Amino acid sequence: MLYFCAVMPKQKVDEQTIIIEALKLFRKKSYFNTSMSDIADACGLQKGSLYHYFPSKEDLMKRVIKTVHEYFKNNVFHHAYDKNLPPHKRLENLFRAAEKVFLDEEKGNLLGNMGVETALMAPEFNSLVQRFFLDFFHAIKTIYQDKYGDKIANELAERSVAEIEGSLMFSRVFNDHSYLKNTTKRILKRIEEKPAEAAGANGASRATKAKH
Amino acid sequence: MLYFCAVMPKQKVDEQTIIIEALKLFRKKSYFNTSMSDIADACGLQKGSLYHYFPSKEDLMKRVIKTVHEYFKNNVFHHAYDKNLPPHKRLENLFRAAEKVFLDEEKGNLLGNMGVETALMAPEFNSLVQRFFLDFFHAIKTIYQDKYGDKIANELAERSVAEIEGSLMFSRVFNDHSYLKNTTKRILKRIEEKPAEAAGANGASRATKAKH
DNA sequence: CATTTTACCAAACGATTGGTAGGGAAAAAT
DNA sequence: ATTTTTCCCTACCAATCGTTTGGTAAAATG
Repeated sequence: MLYFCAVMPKQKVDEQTIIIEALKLFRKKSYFNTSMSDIADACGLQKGSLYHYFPSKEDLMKRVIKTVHEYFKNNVFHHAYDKNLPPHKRLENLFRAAEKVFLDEEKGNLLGNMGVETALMAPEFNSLVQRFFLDFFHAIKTIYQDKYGDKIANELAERSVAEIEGSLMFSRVFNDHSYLKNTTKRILKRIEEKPAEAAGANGASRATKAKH
Repeated sequence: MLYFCAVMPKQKVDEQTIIIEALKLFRKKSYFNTSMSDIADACGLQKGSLYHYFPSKEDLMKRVIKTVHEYFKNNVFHHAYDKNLPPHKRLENLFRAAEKVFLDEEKGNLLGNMGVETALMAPEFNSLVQRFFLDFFHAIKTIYQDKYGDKIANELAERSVAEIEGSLMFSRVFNDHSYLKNTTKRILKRIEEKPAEAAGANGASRATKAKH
């Protein structure tokens, strides 16, 4: 990167910029296939300079995950807790926001990928990934609880999030957004149409509880 | 590895053994985080010796994917085409076989992981992953077609596979098999209970077609 | 028997990895 | 005006990566 002005700016990038650039790369190429050089290049820095902001690659990744989690809390999950709106409207708003993030090339579905990629192989990230999905569950469950009992709401939440994550994978694999979009549309229809009846409450349901 | 007999056997391992050992490692640690040394160690070989069997790591991975795909065809998907049994029985058999493979530490859900991990970052594997899921879709769709029309069968198939893959991810992330087991149980109940009515056929449904 | 092929090992290849050290220049603080 | 801190560079480290090499003992071939 060249600067033609007489004085170089002191600070070329800030912490947030590095996190965002790292996020983009981690999403696109996965954690293990992204090098610190790659991230530095994307920021217009030298690799060594990254260590001024982050003590290690692992630490950077944790910051990235937390940033995404926080983003989802503030821009997606929060729709679930807007008590002024009816359940189906809250779900619709949440899905609309989720789609925007999930199908966005920039932000993308880092956590979904991480969930699979790092579940067993990189236990240092596992608890962060768990926390994200527990928040996801809780948000959807809260919406369903307005219409159904606690148990059914819990089941429906797990099921809905599973459907979303699965179809999101297909959207990626087949490079076709309609998988996710059809899924959210279907889930929305479910809550709009069915007033009382819900998923067959199979006896073996257990509460979604953190184990970590 | 030590041999106490007087003569060392000529061949320590065969191609299939290497593929299985590689599969176990790829599943456990992902493709990029598994080195040729790791695989060689698991086989009791030197890493250079692997190149006697496979021209490259990428090629080995492709063989692994094809092996898993073939295994699913012969041991899981084939239940869908057993025309002597009623639909719900075929689905039950298929799920039972799938659970055994998915939740088995040895074989595991390589393709599900690969689907996410390599969708964009490792395009060399993408078409293989696509083919696997198209076969998965087709198997489930064939079962539903016995009860529902083509369009609804297609929708239900995509939805079921998405639910399975999503809950499978949760089973991994939370180290809890019940996510997947509850999902298969729920899907089975769906086909047993509902004779005619099915998913709300939202107009925007498109056929599952290969794009690659 | 001689010869070739198979199945492996030990060692090394260049490239790349995450990470460190030291220095310099600009900005901020004193 | 001087010192300190912030920010980023170049250069380097040991380790590891996927891959290639030269070679060898055993088996297969003729």
